[in-house]
Order: sequence, then structure tokens, then C-alpha cells
Amino acid sequence: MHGNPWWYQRFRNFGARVTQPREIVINILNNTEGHLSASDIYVQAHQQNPSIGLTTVYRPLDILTQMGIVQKFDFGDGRARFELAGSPDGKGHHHHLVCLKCKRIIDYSDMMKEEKDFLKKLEKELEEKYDFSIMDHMIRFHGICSECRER
Amino acid sequence: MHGNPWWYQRFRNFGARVTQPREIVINILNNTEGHLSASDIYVQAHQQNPSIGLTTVYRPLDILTQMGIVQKFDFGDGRARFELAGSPDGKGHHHHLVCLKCKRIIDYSDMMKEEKDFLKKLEKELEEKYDFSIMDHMIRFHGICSECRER
DNA sequence: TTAGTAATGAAAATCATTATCAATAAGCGT
DNA sequence: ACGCTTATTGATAATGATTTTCATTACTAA
Repeated sequence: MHGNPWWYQRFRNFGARVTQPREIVINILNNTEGHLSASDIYVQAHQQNPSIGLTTVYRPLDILTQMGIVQKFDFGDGRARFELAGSPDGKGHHHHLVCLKCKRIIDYSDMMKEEKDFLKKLEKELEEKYDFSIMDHMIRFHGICSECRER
Repeated sequence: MHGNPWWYQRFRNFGARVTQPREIVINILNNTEGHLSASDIYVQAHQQNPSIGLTTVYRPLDILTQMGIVQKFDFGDGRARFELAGSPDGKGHHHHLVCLKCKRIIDYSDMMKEEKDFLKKLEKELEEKYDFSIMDHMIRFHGICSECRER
């Protein structure tokens, strides 16, 4: 409300305090491209403030995920990946193609208009039928990327 | 072709042998409801054949996932979950609502006709644009279930 | 300022998954 | 059916990401 980042209020509503480690983790996610693992984030966080340990990266990530600010992914390479969730209709919104062989990830954001139309109806139906408050969604395709197909 | 299960040929095409452990794992997935973890499957497999160890459950699951016969999920409770993929238009086809608080999973299979229409177009576009062979897809919604909302 | 409590940081613990390697068994040709 | 070749298995040990623990520190409200 006073020039505070957009997520300050969400923290308060959630009953969570705004702390430096949490702020740092959000900023790293906000400023870095790609799908970051906990230790990717740790490296950066630790540079910014060497007192921050790995544990203190996991915990903010966990709470941020519960709040719906961060999305947690498992692409099958043995470590979790994190991204800012962003709003489902905002510009950063995208989904993933995952290669079953090499685990390569391709981001796409095609046909978002059609996706939005479809999901709007579907979400409405699901929320009513299952009495469930939908906060975000995730769409993923599995298959074989061009490089793996040629081998 | 001679009364063999449907997946025999897919094994051969993939260059994999048809073995008892693999057969047992597929049958367990086929006969059991829900989202089974590796050790859920191990318990049953070990009952059917006590010589089967945990390692020999993980390995078939891995290869079956690579073949696209099995889908591997991570719902955030620290262990992977497995399901027969089934065909995207078959009867078992469904997706998930995942509660961010209690991790409860709700299966749904609503609006499959609309989903199919939407995905058919989207997949075509993605396959061409990214030169990627799509084998299956996964849709998931995150939010808060009715029980968690009331607390 | 002080009490009350949430959050941190370091280290140790947990626990699912993977690697290793000798033993076994599929599938192929004969 | 027989043996050959090699993928697969099974037991164990190793790995490594994530959690737990607990004493310390830092918010927040009164």
C-alpha cells in the first residue's frame, strides 16, 4: 500500500511475516529465467546474504508454494523446480513440453486465448462439483523431442 | 497377436524384453485403483512373488514410464505416484485437483469432449512448431479443498 | 520494553531413489 | 530343445534431495 511489493499483502493475509530470506527468494525467482532448483536459488541467495543456508531456501519456497505465489514442478530429474506462478492470464504464463528421454523442457505459450476459454468453463464446473477453490493450473505434454527422435 | 496382452508388442518395438516383474507391475497398476507409490506396488508385487525386491519395482516403472505406458506423478508428498496412462480418449482418462494444504487428490473426468477438442488443435500446433512428438498430456489444478477451507 | 511467537541457521537425520555387480533368465539362432 | 548372448534381476550399499531438530534471533503487538 506504500510502495510495497505486490506480495506484501498476500503474506499478511496468509498470516506470514515478511522477512529478508523470503524477499530474497521471491526476487531471485522474479529476476531469473528458467526452472530453478532449490540449490540454484541457494547459490544466488547465499551470494546476496552469506548467512542464508540451504534450509532457509527450502522453507520460503515451501510456504510460497502453499500460498500459490510459487509453482513447484517435478520434471523427473530428481530435484524440484520452482517458478513464480504469475497470474494465469498474465504475460509470463506458459506451460511445458517434457521429453521423456532427455528430460529437456520446452516452454510454450501458444493458444492461450483458447486455453483461457476452455479452462474458464472447466474451472467453473470443477469448483462447483467438487467444492474446490482453484488457484492455478498446470498443463504438460510428454513426448519425444526432435533430437531424441533422430537417434 | 496370439492372445498376448496388448502391451507385448509395445515392449518388443521398444527393444525391451517381456519379463515377469514387468508383467506383474503392469497388472498391479491395471487392477488397483488410485495413485500408487513405488512401495505400494512393491508390497503387492512381493506378495505375488517374494523374490521381487524394491529395486525390481522401480526399474520396470521407469521403463514403462519412458515407453509412455505408465504416467509418473509428483503430488508433493515426497514420493512419486504411478498410474497406467491409458489412451487419452479411453475411459480411464482423468486429471487431478490437488489441495495445496492437505495434498488430497481428487480425480475428475469432466468436460472430456471439450478437452479433446481443445487439445487436438493445441497438440497439432505444438508438434509442428517445436518438432516434438506428443505422447500424452497432463492437466492439474491446484487450490484449496472444501475441508481445508473450513478450517 | 517486554512478552510471545514465528522464523532462522547449522547440523544431523530421513528416506525415496539409484548405482553396483554377480547371478539369472529372455529371446535368438541353430 | 540347446546353448549363446546380453538384458534383466536381486541384494546391498551409496546417493542426495529434502526435513527435522533445537537453540538463537527477529517480528509484532501491547
